[in-house]
Amino acid sequence: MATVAKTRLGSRRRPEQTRDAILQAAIQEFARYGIAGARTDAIARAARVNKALLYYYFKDKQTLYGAAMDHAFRQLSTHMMAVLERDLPPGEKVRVYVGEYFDFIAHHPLNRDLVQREMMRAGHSSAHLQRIAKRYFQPLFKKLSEVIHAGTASGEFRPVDPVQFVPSMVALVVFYFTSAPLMKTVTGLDPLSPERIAARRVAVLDFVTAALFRNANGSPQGERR
Amino acid sequence: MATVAKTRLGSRRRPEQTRDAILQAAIQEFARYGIAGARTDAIARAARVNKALLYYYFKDKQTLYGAAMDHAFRQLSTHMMAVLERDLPPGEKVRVYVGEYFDFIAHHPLNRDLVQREMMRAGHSSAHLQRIAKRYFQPLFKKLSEVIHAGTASGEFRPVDPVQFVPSMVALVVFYFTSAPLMKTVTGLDPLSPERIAARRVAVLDFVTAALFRNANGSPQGERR
DNA sequence: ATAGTCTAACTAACTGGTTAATTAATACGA
DNA sequence: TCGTATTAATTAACCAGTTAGTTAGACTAT
Repeated sequence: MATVAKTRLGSRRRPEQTRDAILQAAIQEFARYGIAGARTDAIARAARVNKALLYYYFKDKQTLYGAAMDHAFRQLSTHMMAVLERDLPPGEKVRVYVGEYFDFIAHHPLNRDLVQREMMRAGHSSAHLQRIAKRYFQPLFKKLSEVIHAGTASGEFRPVDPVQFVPSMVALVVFYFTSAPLMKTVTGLDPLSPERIAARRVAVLDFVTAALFRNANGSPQGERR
Repeated sequence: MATVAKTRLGSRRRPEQTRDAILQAAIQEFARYGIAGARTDAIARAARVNKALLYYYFKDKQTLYGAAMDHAFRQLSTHMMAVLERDLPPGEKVRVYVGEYFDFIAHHPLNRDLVQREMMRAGHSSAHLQRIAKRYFQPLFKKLSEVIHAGTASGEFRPVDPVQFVPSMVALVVFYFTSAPLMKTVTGLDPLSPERIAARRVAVLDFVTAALFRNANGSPQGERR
């Protein structure tokens, strides 16, 4: 309903564009309602194509879901991988990484929801997650682990275990947004206002800094109010 | 399928017990598949009653979902509230709270999934969450905020904002379990083995301690390996 | 006998997926 | 350059299986 072209797509003969329209619509629908809640009719309507066209481009709902998944994960992965390629000392790199990751998550709510939904679904072992984890998260995790090991080896970091640290970092970034609707009701404040999001960014960086560095430099105050 | 009585419930004339069997089955089904993915037939089968009985005790699927929700949240809320009632200095109280919360989450996977699923759904404003937030989270959050303020006032804590700190703490505890299936594929290790869970507990407490206390006492090493 | 508890069987609506036909662009031979 | 065959892209209408919810009646303890 949001990011859809206005031109009548019915007879435009633009396969690439059509396929993409379907994919975008699917991403939105799957992120909002999950794979079980998503309606193929709704996807078709949002993409402004006939439903049969979904099945012309994608084998079935599962395959379409997989494609949406791949799109989202690749987008995230390539973006974050690029950050890790930069030539920076470990401390700086982690801080920049967390900041960039935060910004990405803040600006890509659909992506965020899609990933999180899939994680929950995966408790009962999903073929999608298996593929995605290996292809996109494995390299990211490996590189990130190297950075952390370098930091601990040089004595800049505390002796942290990446297997613990990485999920902690992701948690701090992601969970705030997940819990935003609840926190809005509880506190009365809107956690998604630009100011509050900026405050969260600072808080996360401080939190991570305090937990990671041997002598917490940077902003030594922890989370601010 | 798992925690269901074996006796034929069909004609047992035990309304309390029957209602509870339905509720337990519903909790399991909703936690596993979400409200959209949950099947009323499956719930009835798991509770070993006829499907019509669901509608005898609960108006419709939504209402049953609401009841499951209430059950889960109340359970969590009462347990954690009791911890906050204990007479302890702020620092100890926060540490005990985090530990207890971790243990609860570790031992109640259904509860955990249910809460998290509802948070995701709530992005598009759920009546359930509204009620639940007010009734169960509001008091918890208020009391926790008071503890934190006391700690900062006495100088024991850094000047942290509860609106930032509380979600951070919850994130560290909850997200590890959510991401477990993915991390298992990425690292090859099982994050849910008793030893790894114990390690996570230590890591979370260290992480929180490092970020919260002015001079990080307790275990000063951050996350261990 | 009657109120409360429970079931077998049913229905109406929904939903993923299919089919057969249509349209538009392209290629190509005369 | 014009008509025609070919192919890709798209649609309207449909179908079969599923699913939430209902109905009418049966059982049982008091």
